[in-house]
Amino acid sequence: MLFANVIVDISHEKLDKTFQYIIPKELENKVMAGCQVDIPFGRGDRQISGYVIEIEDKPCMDVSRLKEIKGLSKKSLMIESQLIALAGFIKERYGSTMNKALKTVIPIKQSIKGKEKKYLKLKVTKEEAQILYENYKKRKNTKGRAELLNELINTESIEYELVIAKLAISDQIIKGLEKQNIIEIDRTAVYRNPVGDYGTEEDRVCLNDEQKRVTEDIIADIDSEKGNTHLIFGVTGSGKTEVYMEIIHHVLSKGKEVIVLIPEISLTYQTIKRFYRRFGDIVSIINSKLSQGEKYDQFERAKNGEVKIMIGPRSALFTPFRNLGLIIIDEEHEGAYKSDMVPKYHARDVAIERARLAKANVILGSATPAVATYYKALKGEYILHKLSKRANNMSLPHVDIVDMREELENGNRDIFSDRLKMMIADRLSKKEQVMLFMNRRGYSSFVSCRKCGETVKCPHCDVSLTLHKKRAGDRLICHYCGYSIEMPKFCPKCESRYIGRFGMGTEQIEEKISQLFPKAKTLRMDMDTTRAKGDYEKILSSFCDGEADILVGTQMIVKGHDFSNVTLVGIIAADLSLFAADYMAGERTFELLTQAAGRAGRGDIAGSVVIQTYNPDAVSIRTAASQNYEEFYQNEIGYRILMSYPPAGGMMAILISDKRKDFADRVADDIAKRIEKTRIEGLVIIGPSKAAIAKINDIYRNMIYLKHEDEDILIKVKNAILKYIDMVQEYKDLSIQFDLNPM
DNA sequence: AGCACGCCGACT
DNA sequence: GTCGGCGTGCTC
Repeated sequence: MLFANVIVDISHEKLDKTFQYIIPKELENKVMAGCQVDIPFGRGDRQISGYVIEIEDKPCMDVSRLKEIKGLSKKSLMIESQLIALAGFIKERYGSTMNKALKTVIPIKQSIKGKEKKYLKLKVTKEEAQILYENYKKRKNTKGRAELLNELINTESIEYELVIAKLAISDQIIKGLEKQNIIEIDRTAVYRNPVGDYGTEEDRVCLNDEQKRVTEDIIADIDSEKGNTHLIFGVTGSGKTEVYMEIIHHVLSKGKEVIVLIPEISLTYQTIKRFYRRFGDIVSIINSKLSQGEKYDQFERAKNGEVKIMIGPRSALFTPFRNLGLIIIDEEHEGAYKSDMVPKYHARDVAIERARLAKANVILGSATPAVATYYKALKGEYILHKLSKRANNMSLPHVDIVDMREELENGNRDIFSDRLKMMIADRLSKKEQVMLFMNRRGYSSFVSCRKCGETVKCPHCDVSLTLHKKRAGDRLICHYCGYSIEMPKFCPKCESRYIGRFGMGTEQIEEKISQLFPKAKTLRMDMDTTRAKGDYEKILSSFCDGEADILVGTQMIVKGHDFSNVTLVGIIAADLSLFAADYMAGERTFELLTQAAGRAGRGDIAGSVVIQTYNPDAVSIRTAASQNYEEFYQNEIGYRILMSYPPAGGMMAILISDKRKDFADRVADDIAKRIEKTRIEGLVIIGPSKAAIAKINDIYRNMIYLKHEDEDILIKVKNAILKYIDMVQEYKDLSIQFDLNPM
C-alpha cells in the first residue's frame, strides 16, 4: 500500500503540515508528487483539494486513522517536483509556512492583490435589521448577533476577516445569521485583461570586442556544466542586453529554456520588442497586469514547450520549464527583487537555488551591483565579468556638485542653485531637454501645521496621512490602511489656519519652474500623475517626442529610459535618502544618483549633471558624482564589515505583532530573552523595540533584529523560536514574521 | 478555514 | 429537561 503526504489547500498556520492519505489501488500509478488531489478533510469529510508533495510506502500512524484520496483534482494541476523543492527552500530560509511558499511557487489561484476577500452584507432591509437588532439586544444570549447587526446597519458591507479579528465575533455567529437568511456572504471576483501582440523581425547586432569576450567566457563556462553564477558588471550603455541575447541564443540551441527577470518598472515596450525581434514567438511575458487566467495560460505554454523564453518580474522565476538552462537577472541590484510579502524571499537567492536544482546557470547584470553581490563576486562565489566601455563610445557626463549650504550663505534660499538655474536656461535656449529628479523615498507629502508643528496622523497606524488632490476636494489618506478624511481647513490641535503641505515635492518644483521659466513646458511624473494604467508610458513617450522641455519626477524617471535629447539632469536634493534609518541608505543613495546621472547625454551631445546637496562630502554622493563604483564599494564594505551588516554577516528581522499592545511587548521581550538564553556565540540581539511604523491598522508591531556571521545559524534560531512558540499555549495565535537580510 | 462537539444560560 | 447560542479543539 502506498501513502501520499499532502499539503491541504487551506491557508492557515494550524494546517501548515503534511497530512497522510492512502492512495487507492486504482490511482496508484496516477498519483505522483506534485499532483493536485481531492481529499476528504475534517470531521464532516468535506471535500477540499491538496498537493501531494511526497509518496511513501509506510504509514506515519495507525492506518485506521488515515483516509483515502478521492481522486485527482479536475484541473489535475501538476507542479514540477523541482518547484516543490524550491518552495521547501523558501519556507526554510525565509520562514514562511509551506502553504504560503507553495502558493508563491504555484502562482495560479492566488490573486494579484493577495487572497480573494469575503464581505458580509445584510439580506434584509435596514428597517427589518433594526427590529431584529432590538430583539437580539433584549434577549440575553445574543450579544454577538446584536453587535454584528448593529455594525452592518451602520456600514453596508464589512470584510469577513475584519469582523472576526476586530469585532471579536466568532464564525458561528455569522453562520447562524446566514442560515436564517438575515445576512449573506459576498465574494469579490477577479478581473481579466489581455496582452497585446508584438511583431517579430530577425535582428542581430554586432558585438564589440569586450562584449564578445564576456559572451564567450560565459558560454564556455555554461558548457562546462559547473552551474556557476556570473555577474556582468557593465556601466550604463555598455550593451548588457546584447550579451544576454547571444548567450540566450546559445542556451536555446542546446534545447534548454531561459528565464529573464526584469524589474517591473523597466518592463517597457522597447525592452520587450528587442526580445521579440530576435527570438519571435517563443518569447512570453508575464507582468502584474496579467490576470490569473492569463498567467496560468502562459505557464501552460511554457510547460508544453511553446514558450522557451519567459520574461517578467520576480514571479517569472517560477515558470514551470522542464529543461531550464539559464536564469538572467537584469538590474540585479533593484529592490523590487525582494518580496515585500510573506514569504519575503529574494529573487537572486531563489534563482540561484532553482538553478542548482535544475543544473542551470544564473547571470546577474548591473551597472551598480548590490554591495552583497559584488562582495560575493570578489570572493569568487560568483564569476565577475566587466564591461567598462560604453558601446557607442560616449564619454561620461560632466558632473557638478553644488553645496547648498554655500547657496544659503550667499543668500539664495531657492530650491534651485544658481548654477542649476543658469544651466536650465542655457539648455532651454538650445532647445535641449532637461530632467529634474527629486528623490522622495522615505519622504511623503504629509500635511503639517506651521504654527504648532502638528502633523496629521492616522488614528489606526503610526504614520502621517498623505495629501491627495481629488476632484471632490482634497483628502488625507493613510497609505497603510486606507483610512481617509477630508483635508482639514484648520489645524486640529491649535486651530490655526496655517496648515498645509510641508516641504517640497515634485509639484513645488514644477511650480517654481513655471515661475522662473514661464515659457518652458514641463511634464511631471510621480505617484499622483501615474495612477491610471498607461499614464506612465504616456508621459515618457510624450517627453521622448519632444512635447515638453523639462521632465520633473521621482525615482521612477531614472530607471532605464533613454532620451537622446536630454543633456542636463538636475538632482534637487541628493541627501533625502541618505539618512534613512537602515544600513542600506548609502547603497540606495549611490544607486539612485548614479542612475539619475546616467540619464544625461545619451545622444551625440555630451551631458551634464548637477547634484544639489547639503552633504557634498558624503561618500555615496561624492562617488556617485565621479561614477566611481569601486571607491563607493570599498568604503561601504568597510562599514558593513565593521558593523557586521550583510553581506559581511547575516541579519534577521523578527516582527511580532498583536492588537494588544501590552501582549505584543511582553511576547517580544519573552522571545528576545529566550534567544539570549541559547548563548550562541557571536549572536547579536538588537531590541526588542518598536518597529519603524509602530502601528498599522491598530495592530502594534515590535521588532527584534539578530545578527550573526553565519546565515545558517540565524535560520536555526528561527526554527528554534518557531518550535518554542508551538509549545506555549498562549502563543497559538501569535503573529510572527521573519525576514532574512531585510532591505 | 470550517466543522462538530459540548458547555451553559434561558425558558418550559 | 430541552433548546439554541457560542467558544473550542481538531483536522491524516
